[in-house]
Amino acid sequence: MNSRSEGIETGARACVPCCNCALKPLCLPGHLSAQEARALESAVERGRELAPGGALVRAGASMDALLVVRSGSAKRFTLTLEGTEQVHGFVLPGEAVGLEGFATGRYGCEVSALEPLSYCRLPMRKLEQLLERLPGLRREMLRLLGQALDEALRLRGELAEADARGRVARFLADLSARLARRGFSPHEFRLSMSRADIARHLGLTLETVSRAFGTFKREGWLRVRARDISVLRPEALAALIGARSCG
Amino acid sequence: MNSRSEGIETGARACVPCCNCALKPLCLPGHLSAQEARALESAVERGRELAPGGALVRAGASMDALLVVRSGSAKRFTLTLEGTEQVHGFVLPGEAVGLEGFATGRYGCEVSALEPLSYCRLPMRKLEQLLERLPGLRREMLRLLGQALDEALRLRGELAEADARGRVARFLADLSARLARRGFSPHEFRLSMSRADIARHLGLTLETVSRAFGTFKREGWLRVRARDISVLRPEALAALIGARSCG
DNA sequence: CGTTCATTTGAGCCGACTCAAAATGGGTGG
DNA sequence: CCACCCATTTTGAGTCGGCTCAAATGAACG
Repeated sequence: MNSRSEGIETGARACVPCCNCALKPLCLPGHLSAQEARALESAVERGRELAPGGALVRAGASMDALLVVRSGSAKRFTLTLEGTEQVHGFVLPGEAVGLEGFATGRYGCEVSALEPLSYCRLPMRKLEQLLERLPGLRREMLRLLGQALDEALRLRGELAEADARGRVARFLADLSARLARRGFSPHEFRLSMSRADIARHLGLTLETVSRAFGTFKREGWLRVRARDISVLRPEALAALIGARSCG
Repeated sequence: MNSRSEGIETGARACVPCCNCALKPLCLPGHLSAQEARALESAVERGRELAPGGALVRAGASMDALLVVRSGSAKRFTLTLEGTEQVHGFVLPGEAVGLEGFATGRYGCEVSALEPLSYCRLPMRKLEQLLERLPGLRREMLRLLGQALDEALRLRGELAEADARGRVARFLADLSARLARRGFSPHEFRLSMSRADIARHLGLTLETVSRAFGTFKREGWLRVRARDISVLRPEALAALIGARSCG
């Protein structure tokens, strides 16, 4: 698997059906029975594409479908009144997008592609029909939302507790783990987002993020060349994170 | 309505049925048809009580029911490895508890009462049965989770952007608005949580929180006597919040 | 090879933290 | 009712991490 890219090389662009999709265990059909997965599959529009910078969803737009990224990566953010971006996180293949839209029926965040991106689309109307007759999908949707909530809480906790290096370490460790789950190398990867994006995500300035990378490099924990990252000592990063919440 | 207490005086202790409950519009039956609400009501165990400090749910415990606070208030938190509390937020009447448990089937946070508290309980088994036949409840559950997610994202963004006073101002404004929605005065209320709890929630120290209160008092925006708060100039607090995310 | 943008590095400053002590308030028992 | 005790909150002084402003370096693309 290509270690320099992040999600582009999954071969998913070629409209693989859900049952053969490499992301299946990470995606909605992951915990469904074969029969339920088939029903879901027939309702999903696959193989949609987007150029870098393109908007997957726009804040305030009506939530007319559930979207899942298939390859590539994206940035979730909202625009503040000052016009700056508040970066909520980054989306990897197999992850759903815009779930906060269930609150009001309108998306709460912008999501835009950081790389050439492909995604699947499940219209809300069909989702509701499927929920009517697929108990597994009902459970899966609750699980998905619960997971998103759990993750958001965890991130919030991290911001409240960790210092700059701790946040960056956690960001890297988290990304590494998520890439690993998708079959990419957890040790060598290329960041698809800028330092500024990382900074806005972590509540830091881009200079501080850069300095944290510099420290990790100097300590021999990381090799950094622009956006290419090699994790040499994951334990060292993990040790820095500390303050892990239990449960 | 008693302005000195926060949720104690709703009269909800007396096991009011959902259809007459003052919290109905804030609670699960809020958007259901009368028929659906009746079906839900028959599955809900009402009028359970808890003493201050008592645990509503424990992190790691199996999520066997959906709980909604009916009167009183609670604190959501996780314990870090160092033994400190990471405070995720505070629960007011009409708010559900432990939704992040849907992720794994086990609760992710501790929730403990800050005051004498009463709550309602909907066993998971019954919830699943109801979801099978109540489309409105399906939508409502997704809405509930979406809302919790949206709120968590918003809070995370705030931590990343705002300084100490901005965070405290936002905390007060948020609490004030939530109390108002429950029929309490948004201008006069008594905090059920300590400065330390607020601080851990906002990623600050208790001294810094206290100083923020001091500043607001000195500016004439607030009257503060221990935990009794009078909001004299809500606009001033709102102005301090700034950086509001749109959407 | 030059332009442009992203990233790194440096110097100085400010806000929030730490440590420490005083004050306030609530609750208890005499 | 008052005196006392305890926990909580407020206030003060000094330090440090991360921010701001600014310049240099490096990478990507035509």
